[in-house]
Amino acid sequence: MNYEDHLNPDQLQAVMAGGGPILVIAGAGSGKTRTLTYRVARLLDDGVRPENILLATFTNKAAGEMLFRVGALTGIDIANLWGGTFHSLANRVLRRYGYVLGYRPGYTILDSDDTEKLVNSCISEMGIDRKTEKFPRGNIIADILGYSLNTGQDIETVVLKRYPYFNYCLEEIIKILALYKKKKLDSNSMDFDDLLFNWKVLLSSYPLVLEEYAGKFRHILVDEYQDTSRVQADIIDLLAARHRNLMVVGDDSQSIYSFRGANYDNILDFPQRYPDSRIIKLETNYRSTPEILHLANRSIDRNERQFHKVLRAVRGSGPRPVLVPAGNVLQQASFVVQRVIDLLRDGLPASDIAVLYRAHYHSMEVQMELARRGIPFEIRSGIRFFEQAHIKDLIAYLRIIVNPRDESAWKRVLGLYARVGPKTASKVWKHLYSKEDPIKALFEDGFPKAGGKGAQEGLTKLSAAFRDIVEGSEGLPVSSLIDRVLSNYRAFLQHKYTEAASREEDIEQLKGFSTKFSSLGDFLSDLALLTNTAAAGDEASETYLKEDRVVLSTVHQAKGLEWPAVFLIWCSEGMIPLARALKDEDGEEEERRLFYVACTRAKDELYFCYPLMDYSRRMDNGYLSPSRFLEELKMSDSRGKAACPYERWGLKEFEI
DNA sequence: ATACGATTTTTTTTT
DNA sequence: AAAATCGTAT
Repeated sequence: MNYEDHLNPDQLQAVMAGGGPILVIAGAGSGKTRTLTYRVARLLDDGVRPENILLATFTNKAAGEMLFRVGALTGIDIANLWGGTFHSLANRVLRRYGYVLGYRPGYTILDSDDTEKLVNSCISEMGIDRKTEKFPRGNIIADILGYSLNTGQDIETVVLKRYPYFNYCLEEIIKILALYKKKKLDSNSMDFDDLLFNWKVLLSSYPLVLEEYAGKFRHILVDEYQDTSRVQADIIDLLAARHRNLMVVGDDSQSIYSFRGANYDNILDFPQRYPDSRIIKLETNYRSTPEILHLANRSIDRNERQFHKVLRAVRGSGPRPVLVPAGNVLQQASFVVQRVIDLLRDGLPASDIAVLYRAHYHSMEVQMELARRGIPFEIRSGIRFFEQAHIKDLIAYLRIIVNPRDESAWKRVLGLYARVGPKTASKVWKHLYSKEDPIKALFEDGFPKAGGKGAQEGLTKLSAAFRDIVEGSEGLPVSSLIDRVLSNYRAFLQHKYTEAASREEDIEQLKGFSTKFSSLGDFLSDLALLTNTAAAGDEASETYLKEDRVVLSTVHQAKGLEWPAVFLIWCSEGMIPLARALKDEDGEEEERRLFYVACTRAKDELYFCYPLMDYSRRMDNGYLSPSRFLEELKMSDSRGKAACPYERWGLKEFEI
């Protein structure tokens, strides 16, 4: 292959560079994915075997797409190349060596919802009543633990720094976390953070495991390095110690995940940690017009801590970005949708347009307006397909089959039956847990008496349901198991939900998705790690992504994507930057990076909107001011006076 | 005492 | 949309 024809000189340098540690600082739209893809292809071309390469990416989808292209470029079978998120890679290692740490092979992966519920049950088991006592919710406590694990700080420090108002109950929090840890081990389950942490433990405390993997991976490539946590960086350092062929790619200006422990210093300090490293900068932007790039450069220039870089535009001039103040939230939505209609009329496909926002619930009004005007759209935020209650209910039955001691799955299933609430579920779980085989215990004569009197009927039904599902189920494909569960779950579904039919369709979709898995365990762990609406729809129905829809997404989920026209809504002070996020130490700079990520998604047209009034939250008097990130652009920067990089549109009919 | 249904309040970002 | 709250039913 002739690499020169497909790459610019900087990209070529990164692709052709030999071994050793390399840091690639890749600005937005500079062809980062392309560079990584070609480098993997180049390595394979040069005879590196697929099984000796590790590619860590931010989403499994990104890995899949990159590897698909590598396969197409080289014609080499890349099935043995390890690619995916840190979490899925960890899962791959732990399915094999988890037993070393005391896990059995069918361990469950707890998602954030399971985690929160399990912590909540720890809280109530400790006899703490959250109604009478002001006490953090389960998700907060889980956050504290996750942050602690990911950053290597102890619980005390995390509470003091991030949740000082809960410092008074630090002791209880620590006790709860100890109980939570025990529960996880007893129920053979790991949460997202355990996956990472346990991988690291395997590598750092078990020399034979380290030797195997550090020996295996001759070339390691890490994408989105700016968003890796301390633990993730440690894992990479351990794996790369042997061959030292490590390429990390990232853009410090786009680090937006500090809330989940991403460590900005990983990328800033890389040259110090690897003194022999080379730094390659990709500063040519192929995506956006000079007008959009100029605005983005001006904005990010206000951040102190960063690698200095200036994105050069190669594209021709386009319209200036536009600021549109609207009277209120509804007017903001109707402006956006009206403008979308104009663009569609001009011939732009709907899939070339995105509406971005800081938080899921910001999309409500735009959603309603798009629906009202009959414009097809796709929401990439909010509850994901696999996180919907009915999907999780169904999966809980399957989880029990794979891991009969899965406490959160049992409690979820128990709660589906009449007159079984949290208390009864807890009581019955204790009964089941004491048995050798919890599923068999369901069929014992006395089982329905494990709860109170009221719950007997429900528990009898549960027992019958499981008999129906499990009997002669050995060797059945996953889809048949789903059928069996569904026929027992259907009555509940129809009783509880008015839109039972559409929920049952979701389950049919899940069944379709399940056919590509040969084992129930693989199916379940993929579900836990691949919780993305688009991915689910994509996998389940071929037509999903091909359809022409306007995309609604959080800025976080828009990372790495691009659209000809981008609307950023709710650009008001308090929303971007989000007031709560400013309380963090580097809050403002991270919020500015988020703003930067949003701006650099746009290729041709960029619109900022904000409502002047918001009745719903009457903070102050209901008036909102434009985001500081917009206001500061009007002012002259460090290099002196400059014209405002955006224009302002007044909406006549919206003036107040 | 517990479960459940109706009503009100709140909502950061994700593997 | 989900969680918290409150009153009623079991």
